[in-house]
Amino acid sequence: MSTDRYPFREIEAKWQRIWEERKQFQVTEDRTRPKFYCLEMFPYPSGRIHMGHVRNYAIGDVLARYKSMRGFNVLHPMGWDAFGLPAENAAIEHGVHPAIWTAENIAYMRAQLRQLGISYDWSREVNTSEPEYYRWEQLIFIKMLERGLAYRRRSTVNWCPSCQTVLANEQVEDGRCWRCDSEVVPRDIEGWFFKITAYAEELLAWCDRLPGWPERVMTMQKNWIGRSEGVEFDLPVAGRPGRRLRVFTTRPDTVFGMTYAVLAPEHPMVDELMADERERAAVAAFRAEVARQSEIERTAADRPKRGLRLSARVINPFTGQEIPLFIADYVLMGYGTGAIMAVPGEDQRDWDFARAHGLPIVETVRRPDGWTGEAYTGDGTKINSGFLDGLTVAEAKRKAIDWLVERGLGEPRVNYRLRDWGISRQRYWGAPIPVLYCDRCGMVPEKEENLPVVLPRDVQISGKGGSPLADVASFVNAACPRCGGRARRETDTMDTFVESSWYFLRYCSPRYEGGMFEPGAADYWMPVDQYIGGIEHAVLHLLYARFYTKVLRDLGLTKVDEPFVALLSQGMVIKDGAKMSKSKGNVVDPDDLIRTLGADTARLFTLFAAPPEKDLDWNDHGVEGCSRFLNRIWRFVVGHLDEIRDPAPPGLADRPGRPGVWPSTDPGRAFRRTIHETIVRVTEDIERDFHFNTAVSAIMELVNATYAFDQAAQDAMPAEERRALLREAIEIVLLLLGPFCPHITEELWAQLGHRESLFRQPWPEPDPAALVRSEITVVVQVDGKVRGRLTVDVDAPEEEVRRRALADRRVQAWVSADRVARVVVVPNRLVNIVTRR
RNA sequence: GCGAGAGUGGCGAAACUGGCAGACGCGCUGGACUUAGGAUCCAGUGGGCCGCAAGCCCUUGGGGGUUCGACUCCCCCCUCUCGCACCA
Repeated sequence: MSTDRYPFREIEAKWQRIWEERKQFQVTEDRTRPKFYCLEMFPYPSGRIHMGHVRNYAIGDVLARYKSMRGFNVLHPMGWDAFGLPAENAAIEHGVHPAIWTAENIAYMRAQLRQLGISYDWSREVNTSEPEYYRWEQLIFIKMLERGLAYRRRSTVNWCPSCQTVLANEQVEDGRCWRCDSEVVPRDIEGWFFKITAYAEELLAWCDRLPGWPERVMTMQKNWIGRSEGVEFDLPVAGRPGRRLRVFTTRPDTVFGMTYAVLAPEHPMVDELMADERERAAVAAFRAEVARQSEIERTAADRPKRGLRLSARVINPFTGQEIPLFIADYVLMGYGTGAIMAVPGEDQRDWDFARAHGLPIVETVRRPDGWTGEAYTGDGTKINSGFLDGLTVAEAKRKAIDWLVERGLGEPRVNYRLRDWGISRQRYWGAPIPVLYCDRCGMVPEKEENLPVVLPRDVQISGKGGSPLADVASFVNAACPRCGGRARRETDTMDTFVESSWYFLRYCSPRYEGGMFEPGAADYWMPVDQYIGGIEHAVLHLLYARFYTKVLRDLGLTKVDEPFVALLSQGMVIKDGAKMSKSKGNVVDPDDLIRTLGADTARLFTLFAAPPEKDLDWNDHGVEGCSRFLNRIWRFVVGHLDEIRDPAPPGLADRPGRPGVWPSTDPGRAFRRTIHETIVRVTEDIERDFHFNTAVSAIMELVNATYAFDQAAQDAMPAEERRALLREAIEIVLLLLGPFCPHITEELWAQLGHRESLFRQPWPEPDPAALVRSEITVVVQVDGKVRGRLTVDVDAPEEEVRRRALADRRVQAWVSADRVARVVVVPNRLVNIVTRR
């Protein structure tokens, strides 16, 4: 460990205090300035922040401070996604109430974020577990209920035995719980759903209208929504007039290849088709066998497809032929109609099943490469397909659909993979669902004037089965809002993803009591201009927030169609090749880092080591290097204060970046060009791709150049010129580095004699005069290999550059005049002499 | 299997629309200042031939191609990461 560090501890504490006293980052709607809403995903108050948070918030803070210096009115809020399971688990393990545990964690983490010096408007802090917050989502729930966007039904859900609660499809990863990694089991249960499927089409359509989102995330969302276009039609059951089996297919062109049909084992029609008790028993056994498989076994890669042939047969309406009917585990009740026509020739799953059960395979698309050992799913000419023969796949699809529609046998249909969002959780620490069940009236929503339905404080949390709220008599027993009779409150709480689906709107007017948010404030600030967070929310949170925003729009509450204009998906922080985790023992604690090297160093490293969207490889030596760099700036400025402190040397302009002294010497002009080129580079790096790593390296280069200039300039120019340029260089370094390392730069800015905060300064503009070059180095290649360099006037005539290149001594060693085939001149860049070989 | 992204020194990484590959930082080597240096400053640092230097050759996962010129564009292959995973 090095000694001799700049006093980061004092200056970081000092400026955090001053910024807070000045309320420097508090903002209000100001219609005279363009707004910029910069948002990082708010954290769950788990206890302490980790390096991923540091990175996330450092990235956001660079942008917020930069945009502010650029003249934007920047909203940069922070809050807490405070409901959730860990609080309840802490209650079970340590007997501490979730509310207390959460409040303590928030207090600690808030202090940590303050120590990082992030420019939040803390006056807008939001805590989703407070009734003032969740009451509005209860109100919206009731409005969604009125519109059929919230509904209750019994269904087979994903049940996490460890969390003792239901999970949405989006919360199941690889058959396991997204939070605790336990294996998820199916369970039949009554619960509340949000009708996200009603917005499937719009959510999908907007995926192509959000250019500020990463392609990757949009692809994941599109796949998740999973639109597929096809046709639904009936297969008559043989020998049972009037009985029909409805199937869905995206390949109506292949109907002539249908050699059997399959029902999902749970399909309700199966029971009606039983011939006798023997078959009934066989079906029951098959169903039991399927049910015994876990989700994981069921989705394993090359699992054989199992099925049972039924005695009933169905008729292919196109051919009039009877074909066998099966139940099989590879057909899912939850998609389409839960029944399919099987076309083994053009579908690999059907192919596998047909092979295993000795069923015929018909080729209905001519295969370009002949009969391979698998299904063919490509395009081609229809064969063996009656009136479709000779058509392309697309033409045949259309014609087959027309044929079905004309006869009233089926109709076109779009299906989505997306399912409605199950929001009921059998947990305590969440927002109560504001409905009651009355003995007389049935399900009744709570009256709006009775909101919020406050989560009771006095609850026994055992972690054993069912909703803890069910045991709280004072909560459960209530009067029916409609008839005043005896009623029981809903004891499930809402999925915590509901709270995070609108918190960005609440930030616009966090203390507003007249509604979810104040319309004027939301109209001013929304949408979020830049959202920043981890890729793990690519589908979950980001899809829910998009959906919820559209619901609020349709309720007339907001005007925006989409909540987030642009999204930056930041990479993970890894160390020794693995994600930081306690179990791997590779965790770097932000507290330790802040204590030993300071917040500015911690921030700088997370910004410098990799571009934001890539994973960041933690390296203790690299952190040291960042600390060294800041020390280097500190030493230089403090060491030169006598020369460059205010009052400014005569002739120096007040505004940084404005020419004060015109350098009279070549080294002076060259250095000034370096200064202003750095402004250009840093600005472009921030604007273009948030490539903060290269922005930082450009600033490092300027600091290195300043050190070199300081030495070289001792005797090379008038002292005034040297001092003026040093002052200009340092001011530019501080201004450019400010958003990255706000404390040290603010302190040195003040030490230079400035009264006003660095973060009230405009972002420096490059001086065009300083950027002018008279000469430029041009590379000379022979046959594409660099053989020399030439210093020429900028925009020198091509002919002259060509002549001088050919005349170059080194070049001549490689080429004689008679062998030159061609000379390529790229102005101000290079000359390539191509020889006859 | 399908979809998306990536492969560059000892390491993290640069290289905008094809135009000096390896900026910046780490690490390493040498020097200066020092009682000392794990502080600081200065210099060097892709590999090879070579005592040094000049100079030359090679080098962006592999193989082909387009081009005066390819990390960048096209085709084939390999490896890795992430997402989806029987969605009909």
